[in-house]
Formats: sequence, structure tokens, C-alpha cells
Amino acid sequence: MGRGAARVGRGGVRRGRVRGGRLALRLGRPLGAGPSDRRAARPLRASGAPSGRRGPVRPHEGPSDREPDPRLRVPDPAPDPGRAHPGILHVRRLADEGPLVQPGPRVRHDRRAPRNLLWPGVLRNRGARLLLRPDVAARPARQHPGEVDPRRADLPPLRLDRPGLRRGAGVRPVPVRRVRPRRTARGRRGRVLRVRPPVLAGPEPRDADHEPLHGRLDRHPRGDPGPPHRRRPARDVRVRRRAGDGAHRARAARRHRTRVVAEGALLSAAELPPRFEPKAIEARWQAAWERAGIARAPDRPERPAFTIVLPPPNVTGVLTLGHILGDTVMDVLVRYHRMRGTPSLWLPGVDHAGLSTQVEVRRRLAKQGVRFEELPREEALRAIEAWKQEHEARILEQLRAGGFSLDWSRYRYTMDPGSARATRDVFVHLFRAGLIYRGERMVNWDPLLRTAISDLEVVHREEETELLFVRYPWADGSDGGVEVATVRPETIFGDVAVAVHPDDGRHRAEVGREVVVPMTGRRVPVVTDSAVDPEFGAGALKITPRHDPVDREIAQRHPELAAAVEIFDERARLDGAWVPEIYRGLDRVRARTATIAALEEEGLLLRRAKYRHSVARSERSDEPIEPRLSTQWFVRMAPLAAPVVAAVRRGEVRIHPARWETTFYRWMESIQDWCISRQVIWGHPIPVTHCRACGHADASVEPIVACSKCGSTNLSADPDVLDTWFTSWLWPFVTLGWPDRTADLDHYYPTSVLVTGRDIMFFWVARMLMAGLEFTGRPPFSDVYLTGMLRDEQGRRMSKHLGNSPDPLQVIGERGADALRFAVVFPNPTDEDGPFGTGALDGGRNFLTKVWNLVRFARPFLAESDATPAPPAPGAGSVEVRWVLSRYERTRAEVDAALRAFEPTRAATALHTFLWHDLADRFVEMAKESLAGRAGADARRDTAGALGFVLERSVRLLHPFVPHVTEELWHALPHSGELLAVAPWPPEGEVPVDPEAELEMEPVLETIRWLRNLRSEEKVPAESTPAAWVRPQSPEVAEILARALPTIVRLARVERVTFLGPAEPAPPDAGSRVAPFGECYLARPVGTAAESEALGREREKLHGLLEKTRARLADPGFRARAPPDVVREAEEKARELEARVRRIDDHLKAAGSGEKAA
RNA sequence: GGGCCGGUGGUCCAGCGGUGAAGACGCCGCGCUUACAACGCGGAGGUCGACGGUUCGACUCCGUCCCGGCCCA
Repeated sequence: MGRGAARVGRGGVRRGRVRGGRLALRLGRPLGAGPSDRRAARPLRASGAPSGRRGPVRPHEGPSDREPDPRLRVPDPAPDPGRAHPGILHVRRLADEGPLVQPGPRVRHDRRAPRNLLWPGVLRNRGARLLLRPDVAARPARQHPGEVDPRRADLPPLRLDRPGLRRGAGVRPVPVRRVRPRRTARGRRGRVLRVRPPVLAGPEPRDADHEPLHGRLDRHPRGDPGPPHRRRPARDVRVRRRAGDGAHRARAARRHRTRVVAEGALLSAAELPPRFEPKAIEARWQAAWERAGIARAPDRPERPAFTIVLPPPNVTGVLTLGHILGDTVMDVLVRYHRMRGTPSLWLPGVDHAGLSTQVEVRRRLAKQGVRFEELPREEALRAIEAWKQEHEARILEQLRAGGFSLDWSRYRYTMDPGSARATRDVFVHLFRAGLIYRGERMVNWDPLLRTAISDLEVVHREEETELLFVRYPWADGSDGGVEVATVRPETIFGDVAVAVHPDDGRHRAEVGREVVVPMTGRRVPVVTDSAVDPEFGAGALKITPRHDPVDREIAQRHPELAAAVEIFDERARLDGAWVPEIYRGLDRVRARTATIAALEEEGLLLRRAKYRHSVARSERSDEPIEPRLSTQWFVRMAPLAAPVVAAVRRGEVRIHPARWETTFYRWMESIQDWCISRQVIWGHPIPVTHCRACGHADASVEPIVACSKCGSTNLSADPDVLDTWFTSWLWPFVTLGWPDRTADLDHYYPTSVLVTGRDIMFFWVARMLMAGLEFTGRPPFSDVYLTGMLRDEQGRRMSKHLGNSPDPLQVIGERGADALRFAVVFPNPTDEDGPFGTGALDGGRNFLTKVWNLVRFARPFLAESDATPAPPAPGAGSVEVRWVLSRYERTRAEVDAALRAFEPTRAATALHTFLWHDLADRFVEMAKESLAGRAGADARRDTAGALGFVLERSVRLLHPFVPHVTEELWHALPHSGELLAVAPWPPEGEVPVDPEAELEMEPVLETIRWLRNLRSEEKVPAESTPAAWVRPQSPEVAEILARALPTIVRLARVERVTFLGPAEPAPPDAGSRVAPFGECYLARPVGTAAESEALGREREKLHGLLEKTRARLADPGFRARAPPDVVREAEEKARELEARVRRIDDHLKAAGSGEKAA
């Protein structure tokens, strides 16, 4: 079907992409490894639509927790004599019908429920702690130090003969659908069963899950006590199977939770649910903060302020988890500074996102069969406005749900009147300063949206296309021709020449001759240009100046060439004088097919090859960019960029992480002028008036009525609108009132830090710096914090395209805002790309549950008080008290340092480690004895005091990260103040760092660890408490261990610990380990064979180390050159290792002989 | 083509001249205990990408290479 003028020829040429005179493209390199052709090739089809798959977080499956179990019934209120309270409904599970577990492989009992159950039908609470009426002042009476242990004194004895409960008969399998898909996917554990705890069948449950811990809501601003309490929902209990475990089963049944309270009653704090329910807490505290106006920054702050402007999300879309990451970082910083007493402003707003919004609306209309381009302007704008309203509402909902403390009273929009005025002023200013110009340039043209876009809105992607080798026949009719390689045969119509490299010997004879452009009959010369890559193909390039920037440059160097004619219209359909009639109107895809066919028919298509190269596409429409010569408005960047680079170099603006500075400089120094005009309707108009009489263009803040040059009144407004970023780059000061000199501008500008993703560093950060310096004379912020990108669990970037970015609202609904917030800052650094998924979310939630339970544990021991817990006296209390205070102080310092250095992850990690491992795992475990009063009243007071102090402070430190839970917990702890959100930040040095205590804790913790290790190695049954012996390595260690003996005995679960002198013989029938501080022995369970595997392993390891250390010491260079203390350390280490190895050998010998004897 | 970043137990990551290489998830064993099974206790698992160099000493500094990612053209 090809019909173009056919000529014959030979020779293959191909255009290479050429940059800066360098020859870039080479044939013969592996596909995909090559540099790219700048010409956009039309792909077969636009890339795939979003898959619509939801992210990894799935909605809760399985039966609802709330359905009353029909097998349960509520007996008459028959209070347990002496302890129950009027108002408490007692629920009794019908034992035979209760949740059961069927024996089978690997049943494992869930102890969670049993643990908390005291009795079917009896609440765990003592009556004194229950609040019976909501109107009663909420704080329950508290135990005072010295009184009977609240936990022990009045619990009922277990009575197994209780009606409704038979020993061993409580648990039966209730197979249910999988509740937690991820976890239960581990098939090897066998079937997961769900045991349903009893459910209140009485008063209908309402929707909130439990009452605030604290009983003080009446003192809140407005005193809204929140929803009255209702029962805990039944929990899912996973039961893993394990054969022959009837005792456990019975216990499980016995202890089943029956936490039921009559309607209207409040749960006391002691009755905190073992897991917190984020939903109720979060909504309540968000409301409280809003009422209290915590985020409202003062109009006239008296001190220098801390300011962040929220990078305005596009009203186009919704927030993604990526936004949540940045927002969390910002909220952490703002809350931190607010608590430190700095007037703090976090200013919210949204961006009209001109182009992308229009794309979305266009897409939506297309689905309804409406062509956006055909709509009257007014209607199109209305459609966009409607879209904006919808999405704005959604975004605001998301921001609120996250608990972000934004000052909504200062909410702004890039299309509000203030922004419009500022945009206009800025344009006029730059126009007058000669920094804005209009000119015909090669721009990135989006044929779908029919607008120019800036370089930054173009994305390059490697794509597979076809490279065609086309013969351009000689014009004189002789055989052969020039072989040209191209990926864009459809642009042949626009060719004005064929170019070869001047030094390319193969083509020397061809230069100056004429060839015929296939399909057109036009004759064009063969010219030379050094921009041609001689190594690509046969080294000849077709020159299409209107459709390739490189070609245009070459053409400009050859004035003798014919002026090129446009061959595409604005939708990139073939058109124009050089295009033969039959091709006109074809879009690029069809044009390519047609031209290939034509070339083939004419015998000019020599070869086709698969070819991978980078294709430029419009970021918004995904349409391949058509380089196109057109008249646009530009901003000169170099004069604006120079001061920015200087400011960064001077350190006036710091970039975190600092390594991005290099990238920043590189980009700023090779910056291109910015094309700011867009041929769309959604945006700020370009404030330029054109004179129809003389063509003069002028910009003015005031309306222009007559041409300033010729006086004509025949004027027209510029039809284009401005790039969205032309408004966004003013954001940090426009939001504060600029161009007016407002109080906000005075107090809150320049802002403190800008937190945003790296992806818009050039788009936005760099341009804001330029605008700030140009229009306000100051950098708009002193620090830039660039966050990383969240990836999904497969390491893919989260994108709408992949459908792997869950909706934050959904995640918040499932796991809670706090869990989400913690998950984005921990454990992976916020300034690196990191994986994010259910794993991280679980981690966040688990941590919060841990903290929750810490408070839950501590509450009964804490004094009733309206005062902030005072720092314990320095040096008072047991080792563990001094130790935990010391660890607290170190943690506090670390958190401070990290937050000041913009390292939220480091701060979160410090808190995580301290709260979980130091406080919960170690201190609380050690403290239980003193708290129970068994170490005397003083110890109890000191320990409880330290616990209260540390917990209250820690909750404060944690607040910026997870504001809702901490607010809730804070009110459950002794504290002073109305809201944690405005409580002061814990000051430095309230308690000392105590290295001595830290040192002393070491052997204690180690001894416990080694004894536990022995337990495990020697397979000591869990319930038995064998005798233990310790041979301390020195009298000092002995003294330390002696002081901590009860703790060691308890935590290592041994019967007693006997100290052995250096020469005393080892106890018989005991497993042994040789620890750094001494030797540990543990009586073996009867019948266990002597087992020294672990000991042998230990010996190997230590021996290896010893050899290494000896070798080092043997090196004369080491002794001569290493610092003396390093040498001394090595010597000590060698001695210690030697001793230990020797002891192990003794033990092994003893064990060996013992075995022989046995 | 230019530039940047990274390569550490199964996974994700910390450490950035003297370590017995930290932690989290996962895995294995055991589940006693006055909060927490979304948990506790114990355990296994690493030639710190490869090769050279500098150094008394290298996961750490330098060079080359390999692999992955990103940005720019």
C-alpha cells in the first residue's frame, strides 16, 4: 500500500543520540544496555491500567467479634458474695458448650485468655476499683504503699468445683475461618482454631471499645467523657494444638475471660483490656486536641517559632503511605518542639495540581463518554471543581485520622485569592526583571493533553521498539543510496538532510550528494556534522529539525538546508505540506505502520531489528512526548539558581541526609530554563496582555487597558495558564500572607524545616529556595529533610499503578494511626527507601501493646497523685532502680539528640529498646518482688516511685511518635496537666546517669542469662526449680551477686543459689557453663544424661578467640605500635580466655569421668 | 554516557580503624511466672559482594571489579 516516491539505493545509516558533541549510541552493545534514543517511539499500547489490586493489608476476615455467641447465656445477676458489686453482671460460660480445643497434632494453648481469667462468672476486679456510675469521680481508690498487696489479698481461691465448670472439660474445637491470613498461612502449625470467649449477651454492645483509662475526662476542656463504657469485644484466640495436654486445657477453660460490666459502668484502670483498641482512643483524643486547640499556633508568639509548612498534597488524588511517612516525621518534629515550649506552627494546605487534576478529570469524563476537550470551558472547570471538592474532603479526612497536629485555622490552597495574587505579582516581577521571556523553543509536547510540559515532568523509560534500516536512494538515480537507521520512520516526512560524521571515511564520497527522502520525492543533501555517532549503524543520521532537539541543533549549524516544515498537528497526527495527502491525519502509531509498509513495498526497508531504548513519556498522561517547536513562556533559571547554590554552600540551608547536596549542586549548576506555560485550562492564567495592533506583550498587576507601546486598545489576554509549580514555589511564604507583610510572616518565616520526598527535590525544593531568596531575600527554610520511598514487601516502589499502596484510612482503621505512624519510622530509617508492610505494622502495634501493658501493670502500684512524679533522689533505691533511672536518662538524651539531628528513627529505636527491653523485660521483672512489698516498705516505695517516674517520662518522650495511645496512657498515670499534647518535654538531668549501677547490673543479668541457658540446655522442665551454684570470678562479683540473689533465684527459676569458693569442688550431677564472671552450675533433672555438647561448643568458640588474641599479641609490630591500652586489653582478654578454656576443660574432664563412672 | 547510593545470618537493617558484629522479622525448643501469646525465656544461623592495597590491626580507609537500586542526559 506504500505509495511514496520510490527510489533505490544502498547504505545504512542510523541516527545516534548525540549529546554535547559526544558520540553516544553504539550498535552491537547488548540490548537494554545502550543509551537511549531521544526520539520517542510509540509503543504498541499505553501501559497497563492500574490493577486495582489492594495492598497487603486485608480487611479482617472471619466472623465478627461482636456477634453474641448463642451458646452463651447470661445468668441472673448472682454476685459472688463479698466481692461482687451491684451493677456487675456476671456471665457464666456454659462449660460444656464453651470453646473447646480438640486434641490433635501440635495443639498449643493460648494462655492469654486463661491468664486473665479468674473465674467464670467473677470479675477480676475488686469492687473497690470499679466505678459504678459514670458520674462518680472517676479515679478509683488506690492502694497505698505498705498496704496489702492488691494483687494477692483479695482474689478468690481457685475452686474447681464451681458450678458450670468441670475440670478438663472446658475446651472444644470451634473451627473457624482464618482470622489472620498472614500468620496462619504457616501451614505446618496445623489448623488454626478460634476459641470464642464468652460474650455479653445482655445489653447491646455499642461501638466504642472501652472507656478511657483515666477517670478524669470530666476535667477536660468541655468535659466530654466520651462514649460510656461497654464490654470488651470477644477476642480471637489462636490455639495451637499439642497432644496430651489436658491440664492446660482445663486451665484455659477455667481462666476464660469474662470481662463483663453492666451498662453504664466504667471499667477501672485495673480492668484495662490487655490490648488497646485504637479506634475509640484515637477519635476521642483527636477531638480533645481539637477542642483544646493544641495545634493552633499563637498569633503573636513571644519566642522564635518552629515552623513547618506541609507540602501541599495534590487535590487530585488521595494520600498514600508515602505521604504518611513525611507527615509522621513532621508531626514528630512539631510535637517535639511544641512540648519543648517553642511556639510551633504546622501549616496545612493543598495544591491544585493543574495538569494532573485535569488528566484525572479528563479520564473520568472519558469513561462517561464525554470528551474533555469538547466541553465548554465553563463546564470543564465545573467538572474539575467538583473533583477537587471530593478529593479535598478525602485528604482532610486522612490527615485528621492520622492525628497530625496541623493548624487548620491557617489552611491554604494554591488557588485561593492570596495565592492567585502572589502568583500574579511574582510573574510581573520576574517579567519586569527580564527573567521571564517568551520564545519558540523545542519543548516537550504532550499530544494527549495538548500542552507543553517541563523537563521535570518527563519520565524516561527503557522500552523495546524496532530499529529500522532505511535506504535513502541517490537523487541522481544511480544505484544504492545511504542507509539510515531510525526508530521513527513516521518522521521521515520532515527530513531536511542526511548527516554523517566529518571524519567518517566510509561516507566521505557521499557528502555533498543528494538523496531522495522516501515517500516524498524531496531531495535533500548529505551533510557532515560532528554530532553524528559514526559507530552507530553505518553512521548516517536523518535530520528532522522540527521533531528532535539534536536534529534541530544540527540544522541550525547548516543554514544552507531548507527550512523545516511541521509534520504533526497538536495531537501528533501527520499533517502539513510535506506530508502526502494519504498520510495526513494518521496518529503516530498508525503513521508508523503505514510508513513501514510503504518503505517495505518500495524496497527501501533494508532490515528491522529489535531495539531497546529510553522513551520519553509525559509523567501525567503517560503519552510519549513529541518534541515540538512552539512558542512558550520561560523563566531564566541561572540567575535565580546562583544565590541558592551559594546559600547551600554557606550552610544557610542544610540538606539531610547531607549526601544529597552533591546531587543538588550538580543539578542546580546545569539547570535549564523552566517552561511555565501550559495549554490547559486548570491553573492560574498568565497575566499577560498581547496587543493585536503591534504585537507587544506586557504583564501588569493592574488590568491593562491600552498597549503601553502603541496605545491600541485592541488587546487580548494570553490564553495559557501557568505551571502549577509556579504557584507552589511560593508556598512557604504565600501561606504566611506574602506579599503582604503580615504578623505571621514576621513570626513564622523563614520556616524551620522542609520535609519532603526526594522525588520532588528539583521540582519543588530547589525552586522554593530560589523563590524565597528572590522574593523575600531569605531562604524559606534552614533545613531540608528528604525522606525515602516506601516500598512494598517485595521491594517494589509503592505506586497507584501497581496497586500496592494501601489507603492510609484503611490501615488506620485496621491497625490504628499510632501503629501506622510507628511503623513508618521504625525499624527502617525514614530517609532511606524501606520496605513496608504488614510486618512493620505488626511491629508497631505490638510495641504499643507492650507499652500499654506496662502501664496496665504499673498502675496499681502507683500513688494516687495529681502531681508529676518527682525524680527519685539520686543514689536511692536498689541497683535495678538506679540502673533503670540511668538507662532512662541515657534514652532521654538519645531521643533529644536524634530529634535535633532530624533522625526520628534513631529516637524511636532508643525508645523501643528502652521501654521494651530495659523497662519491661528487665526492670519490671526484677521489680515485681519489691513491688509486692516482699522487700520491705522502703523498697516498695522506691521501686514504685522509679517505675512511675520512668513510665510517665517515657510516655512523654514517646508522645510525638504515637500521640493517641500515649495521651491515653498518660492520663492513667500520675501526672499533672490537662493534656499530654501540651505537657512539657522531660528536661535533661532529672536523674543521673549512673555508670556504677550499670556496671553492677551486668553480672546479675548475665548470671540470670547463663542459668536460664543451662535450664534450656539441660532440658529442665519448666515447672521445676533446680538448685544452682555459682563460683564468682572475684570477691567483687560475689558481693554484687549476693546482693541480687533473690532476684537471680526468682528470674532464673532456681531453688536457691549457692556460692562456691575458688577451690570448692563442683557439685555432682550438675550441668555447668563457664561465664566471664564465673562458673554456673545447675542441678540436672534426675535421669538426664550428662551432656556437654554446649560446653564443647563454647570451648571451641573461646579457643578460637584465644588463638586469635594470642596471635595478635605475638606480633612484635602490635606491641611496638598499638596504643598501650589496646595491648593491655588484649593481654587481659587472653588471660580471661585462657582461664575460661581451662575451666571448661576441667568441667569436660569431670563430665567425662562422671559419664564413665555412670 | 555521566553521577549518586547500596551489597553484613533466610529477610530488612545497625555498626564505619582495635567488638566475642547490634537489633527487628522469620526459624527451632520450652512455656513456669502479679501486665503483655500482638507475650516470655532459651537457642541456631554470618568467610561483613570479590580481589588487591594502606595499617601493628580493616566489616570499617583506598583502588579495581562484580551485582542491585536510583537520578540525570
